[in-house]
Amino acid sequence: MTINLKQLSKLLKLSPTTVSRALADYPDVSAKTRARVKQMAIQHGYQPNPVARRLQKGKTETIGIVITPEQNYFSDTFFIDLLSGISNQITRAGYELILGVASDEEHEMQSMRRMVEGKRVDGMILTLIREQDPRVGYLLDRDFPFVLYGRTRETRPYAFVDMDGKQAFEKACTYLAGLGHRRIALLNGEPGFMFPVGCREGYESGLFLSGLELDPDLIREWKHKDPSQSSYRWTLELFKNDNPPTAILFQTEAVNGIFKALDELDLQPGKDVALIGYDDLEIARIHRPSLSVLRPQAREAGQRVVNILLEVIKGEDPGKFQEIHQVEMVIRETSLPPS
Amino acid sequence: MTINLKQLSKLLKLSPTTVSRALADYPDVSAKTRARVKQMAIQHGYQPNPVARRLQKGKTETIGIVITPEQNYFSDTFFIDLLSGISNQITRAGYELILGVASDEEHEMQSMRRMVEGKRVDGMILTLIREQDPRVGYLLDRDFPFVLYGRTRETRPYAFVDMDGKQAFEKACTYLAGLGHRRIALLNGEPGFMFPVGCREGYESGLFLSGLELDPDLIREWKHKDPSQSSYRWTLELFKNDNPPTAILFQTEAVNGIFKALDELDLQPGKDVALIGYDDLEIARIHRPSLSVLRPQAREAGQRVVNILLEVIKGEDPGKFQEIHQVEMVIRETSLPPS
DNA sequence: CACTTTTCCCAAAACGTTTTGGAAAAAGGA
DNA sequence: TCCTTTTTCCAAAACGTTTTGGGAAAAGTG
Repeated sequence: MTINLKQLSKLLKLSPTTVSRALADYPDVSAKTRARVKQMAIQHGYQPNPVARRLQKGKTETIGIVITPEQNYFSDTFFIDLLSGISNQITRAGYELILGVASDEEHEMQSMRRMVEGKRVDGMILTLIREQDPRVGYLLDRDFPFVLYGRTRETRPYAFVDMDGKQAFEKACTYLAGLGHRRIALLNGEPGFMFPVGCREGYESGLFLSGLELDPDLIREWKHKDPSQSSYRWTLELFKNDNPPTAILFQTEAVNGIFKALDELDLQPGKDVALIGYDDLEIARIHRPSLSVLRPQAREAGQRVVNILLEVIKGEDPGKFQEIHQVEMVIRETSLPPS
Repeated sequence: MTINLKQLSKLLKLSPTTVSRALADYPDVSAKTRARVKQMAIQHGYQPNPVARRLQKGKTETIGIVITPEQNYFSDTFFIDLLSGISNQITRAGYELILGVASDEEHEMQSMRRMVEGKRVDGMILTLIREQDPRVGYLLDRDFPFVLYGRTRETRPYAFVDMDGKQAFEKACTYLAGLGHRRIALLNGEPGFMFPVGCREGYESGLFLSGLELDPDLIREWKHKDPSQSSYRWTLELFKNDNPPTAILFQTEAVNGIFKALDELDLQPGKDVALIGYDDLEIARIHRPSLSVLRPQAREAGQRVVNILLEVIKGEDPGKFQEIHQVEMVIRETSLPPS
C-alpha cells in the first residue's frame, strides 16, 4: 500500500536514482527500463512521498489563502466559484491549498505571516483587497510571491487578476440611460475596499457618456458586516428624495435589503424601479422578477490567479501579470425602461 | 530572516541536537542553556522548517477537508462557522488545513483519495454525510483517522460530532403544539443525506408526545441543488391541502422559497403560519418578522471535531468519540399561536 | 578517595526524496 | 583494433529536522 522509492527500486533491482529519474522522464534512462519502472510503480501504487520531495526541492508545493467570514464575503456564491477555480487549478499542478480563516484584519495578517514566515507556502493568494492594504506591502517588502484577486493603491509592480468593475458599471449605466432612465442611483460597496472604487468610476463615466448629471444624493454605501440591513436603510433614504431614482445599480449581495425597502415603498422591482446587480447570485436567478446582473466569471479568474502565481513562484516578473477581465451583462427582468 | 537549526546552533556554539532539544523543552538540557537558546531563537526569528520536521516525524501535521459547493451547503453561514472553528483549532495545534473543492460526489472521493493515498494528510474531516457514505467505508477499510461532522449508517465504530437534530425538532414541534398548533408541516432536507433523518425522527416524536397524528401529506422534501425553488413549490403544495398546516418546520436554507410562496398565498409569516427554521442564518435575524430558529453551535462543533481528530491521529480508539451536541431554540417573531 | 548516579551535551542516523558528478558499458568512427 | 562518443546506470550528498544511544563532566555516596 505504502511502498517507498527504496523498496520499489529493490523490487526492480535498480538504484533509487534510476527509478526516480525514470519516473521523472529523464532522458538518461533507457526507454525499456523506464517502461518497466513505470509499470511496476503503477502496479504497486507507488507515489513519491510529497513531504520528502518538498524537503529536497526546497519548495512546499503549497499555496495559501486566508478568508475572513466576518466580511460577509465568503457566503457569496461568487467567492465559492473563485475558490473552486483556484482549488482545481492548484490540484492540477500537484500543489496543495492551505486555508486560513481569520475573524478580522489583524488575524488575517497574523494567519498570513504564519504561512509566510513559517515557510508553509510558496505563494499567497489575496482577496477582498483594501485601498491601502498592508498585506501587499508586507509581501512586496520580503519579495514573497503573491497574486491579488483585485487591485490596491500601490506603486510598485505586482501581479493581479481583477474584474473590470468600471467597464461593467459603465455598461450597465449607459444601458439604463439608453432605456430612458435619467435618475440612476448607485448603492455601492463599503469605502476602504478597492472594488467599489471601480464601480463608482464606471457609474460616473456611464452618466457622463449618457449626458447625465452626477447627483451625490443618488450615491450611497452599504456595509460589509451587514449588507441587508444597511442597503435597506439606504434604499428607503434614496426614495425620500424629491426626485427619486428610477433605477439602481448595486452589488447583488445587497439585494435583500433593496427588495425589502421597495416592497415597503410599494414599488415593484423592475416595473417601478429598474435594477442591475453586480454578481450573479442564486437569488438573482430565483427571484421573480429575475434580476438583471453583471456577471463576473469567477471560476476562470480563479484559474488565472493560480496559473499566474505559479509563474511568479518560478521567478517570473510579477509586473508582467496584470489582468483585467471583462464582465458580462445579463439582462433579465428588472431592467425595463422607466414607466 | 530564514535561519535554520544548523546556523542557529553555530551561533550558540552548541550542537543542533542540543538546540533542538532545548527548544522542545527536553529535561536533559540545563535551564541556563535552554534560556539562552530560546532567547537567541526568538532574536533571530528561528522557526523550525515544518517540511523537515514532518519528514523526520513521519507525520504531515496536516488535516484535510473536501467541500462540494454544488451541494449548496458551503454558502451557508453555518458551515462557515464550522469551518472557522475547525481552522482555528487546527492552527492552535500547529497543524495545517488543506482544502479540496469538488464539484460532485465522484470528485469528492477523488479529492479525498489524493489526500489519503498521496500521504498529504494525517486525518480527514467529513461533512454533509450521506446515509450510505462510501467515504466512511473507504477510510475505515484502511484504518485512516477521520472524524465525521454528522453520522452515517455504519456498524463499525467511528468518531463523530453531530447536532441533536432529533431533539431539536422534537423541541420545536412540541413547542408549536403547546401553542395550540395542530397541523404542523415538515419541509425537510433531501433524502439520502443523514441530517434530515434526525429532523424527521424529532418531528415524529414531537407529534407523538403532543398527541398529534402524523399526516404524510404534511411532509415534503426540498432539493439541495435548488433550495429556494423546490421549497417554494412544496410550500404552495402544502397549502393546497384541504386542511392546510398552521406551522412549518424546515431548514432555514429553504426559507426564501417559503417566504415567497406564503407571500403569493397572501399568508403572513408568523401571523398566519408559524415558522421555525433549523440554522440561524443572517436572513433569519434580518427578516421582519424575524425568524424563530434552532441554533446549532457550529464553531464549538468545529473545534471539537479537530480535538477529537487529533486524539484519533494519536492512536486513540475512534469509537470513544461520539458526541451529540444540544441545539438551542431561539424564539423570535414567527412562532406565535395559531390565529 | 573510589565508586555510583545524575546532569548536560553531542555525533550519527534516520525520514524519503532529488540532484550531482561520475563511471561502466555499448556504440560509433578511424 | 583503438580511441571517442553516446547511452545507461548508480553511489553519495543534500534538504532540515528529530531521535537514538551514548559519553564526559559534575555531583552525590560510602
